[in-house]
Amino acid sequence: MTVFLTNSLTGRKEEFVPRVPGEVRMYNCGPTVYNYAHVGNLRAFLMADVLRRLLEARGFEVRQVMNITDVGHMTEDDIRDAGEDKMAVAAKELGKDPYEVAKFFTEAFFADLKALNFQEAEAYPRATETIPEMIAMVERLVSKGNAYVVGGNVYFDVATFPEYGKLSGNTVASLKAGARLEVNPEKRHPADFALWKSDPQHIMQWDSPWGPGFPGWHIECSVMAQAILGEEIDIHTGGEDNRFPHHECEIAQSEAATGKTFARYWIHTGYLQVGGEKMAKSKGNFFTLRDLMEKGYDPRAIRAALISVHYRQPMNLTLDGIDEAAKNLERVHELLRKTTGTDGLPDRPEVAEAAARARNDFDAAMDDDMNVSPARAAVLALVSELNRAGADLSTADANLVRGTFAHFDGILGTGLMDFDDGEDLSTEVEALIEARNAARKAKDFAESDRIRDELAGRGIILSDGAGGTTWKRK
RNA sequence: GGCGGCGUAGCCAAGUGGUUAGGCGGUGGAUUGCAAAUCCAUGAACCCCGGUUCGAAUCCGGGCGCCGCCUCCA
Repeated sequence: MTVFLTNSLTGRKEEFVPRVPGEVRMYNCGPTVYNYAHVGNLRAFLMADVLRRLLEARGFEVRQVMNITDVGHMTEDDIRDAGEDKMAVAAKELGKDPYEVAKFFTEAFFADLKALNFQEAEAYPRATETIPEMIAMVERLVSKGNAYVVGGNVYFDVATFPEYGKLSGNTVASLKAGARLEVNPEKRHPADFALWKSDPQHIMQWDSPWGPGFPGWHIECSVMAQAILGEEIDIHTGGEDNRFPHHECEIAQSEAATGKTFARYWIHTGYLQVGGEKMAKSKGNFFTLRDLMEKGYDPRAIRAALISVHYRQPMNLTLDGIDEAAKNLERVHELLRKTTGTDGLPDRPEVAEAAARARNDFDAAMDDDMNVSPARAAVLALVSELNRAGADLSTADANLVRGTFAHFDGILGTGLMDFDDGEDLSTEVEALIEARNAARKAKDFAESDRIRDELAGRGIILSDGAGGTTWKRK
């Protein structure tokens, strides 16, 4: 099976072939930890998680690295205004130093990853722990003539890298035509970008050959990726807003420094809107994972909703969308609860056929640039077919069915197998169910409904089926 | 102004030249003490205008609308 991915570098869907056979080196542009990650951030990270799961399911060994940006960044505007960056603002608001702020939000981020059932990456490098390597790379660029020093600042000279623009289409010429770049008299060209900056007002400072300062905002990713994965990586991911200038600049500085192709596949996730609008705190549609969980949404459903739209498409997340995902998840759980299998029943060829067909359809869709929509349709088609087939499956067929859903879940990670099979019912609840069934037999429906409501209040949902009363936790 | 993306039924969302994907919701039915779950049935569609074609949601041209990036941002 071959995985095809849409490569932003070429704009085409391409067969994925890692440089080293069987081994994938993947770098994900991670969060800036001056605040909680919001659902838009998480969508992009989820794309990377699904990709990693897919590649592993296809037999690749995946070396995944996600950076943690714990250096606040300063823009040129900030320099003019007051020289204050977001990390500094957050630090001031919380009355803490920036390292404590970063630590706090890094931990919150890891909690989010856990709640959303992320696979753990090989490494989560911190920008603040990679400063010497960054300085070394800047020195290398200066000595090769790709960067120049002005005062305490170092800039990358885009004129020395003719391929600038190959990722975003923003070539030096088209940027000039656009004529919206600010003119900084220190720079030789407006598109030149900072590799190292000095600013006495910046809270985080390190010594360097050019005096005290801090790294430019593109250099971190190049350095952290190369420090762990080497100079040539296979896949680099991020949100589409990172495509330019961030990733364009990463390519320029990395390839100018090494003379090698930095990353061969660039994968970008589309922008997430909420309720049809850009997320903004002022609009009240700015959601973090914990906001949604506090509203009672199941993180598995949130994950399912966030990956339900093709990753390259813009996506509009709605609360209805999460409800829909929750409902579909529940359909799978409902089916699997009754798919227990009975010894002695004959195997049914149509069950094996349905499972095989669903698996093929699912895999084909996911291999096609992670096309989740048909993949999800394959999952739900299998649910429908099995519901139609009835519950009297042989033990072997039941195991086959469960194995098929486990395969889906291994790639989607939405908790398909994470259902309550009703084994640990307390004797008290059991007694109430018995009492209710007695009342039903006596046609005392007022009493039976009272008991059902009482259990519902404790989060236990009863269902009366042909084979007796079953229950599940809400 | 430059670079890029999107417009499919009440909602979400595949498809991308000819055979009504799928889901959520709605409606009718089966089942049920009533529900739930499940099954069966069912309506509704391709932003607009031209063009190519036997045939276009799908290709081409022109509009309109929405969104992202060009300042940190997934």
